[in-house]
Amino acid sequence: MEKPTSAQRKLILDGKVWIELDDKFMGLGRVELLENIEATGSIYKAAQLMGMSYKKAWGLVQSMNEQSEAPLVITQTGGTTGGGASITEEARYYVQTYKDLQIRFRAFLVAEQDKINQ
Amino acid sequence: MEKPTSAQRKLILDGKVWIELDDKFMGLGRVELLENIEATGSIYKAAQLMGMSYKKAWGLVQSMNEQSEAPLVITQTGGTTGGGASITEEARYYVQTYKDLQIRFRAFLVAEQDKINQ
DNA sequence: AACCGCTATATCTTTAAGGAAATAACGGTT
DNA sequence: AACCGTTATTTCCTTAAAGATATAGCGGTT
Repeated sequence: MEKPTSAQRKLILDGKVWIELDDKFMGLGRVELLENIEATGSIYKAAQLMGMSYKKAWGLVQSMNEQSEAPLVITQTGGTTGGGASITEEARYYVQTYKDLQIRFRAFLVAEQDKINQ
Repeated sequence: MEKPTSAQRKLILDGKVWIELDDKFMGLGRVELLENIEATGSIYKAAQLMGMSYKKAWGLVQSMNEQSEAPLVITQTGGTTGGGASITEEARYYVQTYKDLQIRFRAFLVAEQDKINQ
């Protein structure tokens, strides 16, 4: 099929991938939240870092902990620091698995985009 | 990294890809709508076929015609049949391009899923 | 006991999206 | 001119999602 005139503008490909567990999923947003919780030691600080409301971040954590048999985020309230959060080995496994997937997906998109704009 | 116990449940991968034109995009839904308009000769019948409201289908057509320099759908009002719609060569190009992409994307997901659940 | 910072949660408001329904316009046929 | 089926468009209602705000609880430190 011939490429029509106005399709000669460079086409950009984009997309998303996610891991499904039951009917819910883990995508880039949740993975980045997990990484930021790990980096900051707190849901609160991770949310701030991402420009996300604490409520939304907390909701995502609840959702993730519910959908996985083992919790992904361990929280602690009170104490000198006021509390905090850390992520489990299971969470680290998902983060790494997703990041590997994401890298290959990005490569796939670049290759496909080159094909289309050949 | 070792696979945690509860991650031994089979993980399902899924995702979406789309073609971007300016800030908008053409994804699977729009492509299927174009195909159904071509098949039925009408936005109305295509919407019915897809369980989509005519308003939504019409809005998608408007959006697609605006985002592309050349229109993707040609409509005609009145006449014996009451009117109808057809798709342009440009639309056919996008449909085919996207379908090819979609096939390779599905293959990518299957391959990645096998890796994860090795 | 007061303080601190973070987790936990409820409530209210705003915004976005979608569906339903109604109506006009169109142009060929009768 | 009336009829028909489709396109074109508006209005209203419902629902879902997001954001803002407020408040309680926790447990170490002081």
